[in-house]
Amino acid sequence: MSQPTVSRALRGSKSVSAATRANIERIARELNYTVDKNASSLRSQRTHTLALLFFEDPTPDESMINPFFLSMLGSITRQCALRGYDLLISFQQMHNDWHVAYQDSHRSDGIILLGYGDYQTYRAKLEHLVEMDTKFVRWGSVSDDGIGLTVGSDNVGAGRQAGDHLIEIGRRSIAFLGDASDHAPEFQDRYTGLCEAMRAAGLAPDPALQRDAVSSEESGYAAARALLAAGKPFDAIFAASDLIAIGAMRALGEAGLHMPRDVAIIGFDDIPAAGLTSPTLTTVMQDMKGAGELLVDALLRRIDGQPAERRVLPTRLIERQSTAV
Amino acid sequence: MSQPTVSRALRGSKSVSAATRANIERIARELNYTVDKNASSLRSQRTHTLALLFFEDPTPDESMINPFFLSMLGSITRQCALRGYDLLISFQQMHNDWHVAYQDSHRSDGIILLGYGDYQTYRAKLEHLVEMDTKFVRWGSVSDDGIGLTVGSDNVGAGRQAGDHLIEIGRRSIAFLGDASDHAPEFQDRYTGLCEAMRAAGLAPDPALQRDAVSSEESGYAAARALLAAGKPFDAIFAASDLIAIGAMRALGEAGLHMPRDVAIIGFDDIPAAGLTSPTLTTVMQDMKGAGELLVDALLRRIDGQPAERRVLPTRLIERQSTAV
DNA sequence: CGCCATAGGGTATACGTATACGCATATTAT
DNA sequence: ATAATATGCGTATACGTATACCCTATGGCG
Repeated sequence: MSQPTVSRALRGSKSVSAATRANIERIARELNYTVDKNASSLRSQRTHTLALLFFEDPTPDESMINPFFLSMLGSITRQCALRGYDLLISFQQMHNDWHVAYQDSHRSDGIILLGYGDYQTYRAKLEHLVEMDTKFVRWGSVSDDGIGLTVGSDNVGAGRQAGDHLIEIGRRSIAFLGDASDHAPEFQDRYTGLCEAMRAAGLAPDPALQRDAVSSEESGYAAARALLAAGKPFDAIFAASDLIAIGAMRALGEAGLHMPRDVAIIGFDDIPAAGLTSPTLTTVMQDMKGAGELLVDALLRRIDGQPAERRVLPTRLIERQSTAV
Repeated sequence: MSQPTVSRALRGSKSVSAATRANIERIARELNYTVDKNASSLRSQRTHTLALLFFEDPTPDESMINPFFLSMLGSITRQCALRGYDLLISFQQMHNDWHVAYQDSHRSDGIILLGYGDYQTYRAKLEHLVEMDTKFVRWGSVSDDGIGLTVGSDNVGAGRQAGDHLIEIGRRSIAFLGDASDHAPEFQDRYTGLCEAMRAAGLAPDPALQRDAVSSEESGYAAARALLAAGKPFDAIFAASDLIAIGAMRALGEAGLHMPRDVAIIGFDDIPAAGLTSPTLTTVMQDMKGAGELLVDALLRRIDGQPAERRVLPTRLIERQSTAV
């Protein structure tokens, strides 16, 4: 029973007899022996590890993490475990050199990128990754920018869903809170979907009813206040995230407006808090479980040299009191 | 410039001259060269990686993760980064053999254990870890059970804080929702603190006003219903977690009770949703940021063979409407 | 009965780094 | 001035595995 035979047996090579393998496995168990991951990776140049890089624009409290992405973590780790991969995790601020750190040092076979943040500033880094032939997937807008492999929700469809629902309950003047520029492609897509729904119903989207906001309660509050101050009437709000929606609800409440009577409101993400606001918040739920699975699956296909295309996940409208007329 | 010199230079050894080091670093940058982590770990037997093992009792939806621990993730990853360590992550169900998987295969230098769950069932595994001389820290009750190194909130003190506050606003019959058995040492500690506060104020804790509950809204709802059904009067509730508290609030609301007039209520954890309930929920906040830092710090000390003792973190009472008389 | 294919497993080696050791040259003590 | 030390770096080797290659039995086939 030489060392290579043990190596072959434990990795399930077919060139070792069943009897020998059983024997080796028994002895390994007795000795509490496990294969040294470092030696194995060094020799085979495969780490069986994926790196999860989480980046955001710097926040005041640097230890805060967007809860939306955290909720994806469960299915990602689970999927990694099922596929026999470890997960290396790192929460980076955008300015770091995450784009070289992981692949070159042979820590991982591929990278999963999660994060909102200014899309333009990290586009160059993505291109660098492509150049180095680093395997990666990212979560984000699925509209084709040609860089790498993307998995994301059908944001345009989701925007249409939200718009259709608001129109269905009789709303005509629908405001949108969220950055609609190409700095935030996902928010932009949601706005696009809303506009499509409105046009399909014969309504004209009013640019004056769109206000930029990043995904935070404060930003949503500020955006809603600005919208109210502008004086332009509206009877519904589609917020690009639940946090924005919650901030907006606070502003509307302070302004003495009743929801949903005066203003119906829809959020995005279905964070746990959405069921606890008053009124409870109608929102668009993303398939986080499927997201993790598709991300890992797409990345592993890419690592194995199999064809892997963009994947789009459907969303689901969760109707609650904030649109219950 | 031999290979060992490069190795020495890049790791900051003092036995290489400043000029040579600068030169080597420049060339490394030009060539996009980084040290191979696997080879380095293999040779030095140090991975510079910590493993985060997250375990829970199996839940219906296996991809769900306790948001409380997720919020610790930020400061843990950050602290790891600051100390030059990678973080390997794994969410395990209790029944797996996590207690052997990581250390033996040389994936990490040490383990951080997070998780609620039945304490008794994993006690044996902890002892196994100690036997194997595996370096680990865990988050939990700091009451001394002698197994390994623990970092945790001052749960007894927190219970006293909550009790004192409720007594201060004139409550005399304080119920406790949360498992008070030694299956959940942290909840037990919180109950102990509450009882201490009551006794200090000349009140006698009534065992009939304690109801078991695990940390979920459903469980809190059920516990509060049971409490109401028992008919024993009470004017305050201290819930062992915010989720329990939120469930209890739903039960109280359905019973037509007004909070805080009829029943004041305090939760635990200060999850984001606590500020969104109506009434907003008074709660005990744990120092999650400090927690991550202390966990990592304690583990690294242990790995380096330095003395490392148990660490206790203070908590802070966040007063909101649910106790505002 | 001789031939070849095949299964099963051993031998030798390479992966890229860290470290013990040795050897110059430079520096200080005597 | 000579011996004693320190500094800076090269040589040789080991970490534990995976893989290319080789060798031995065994069985099938003519």
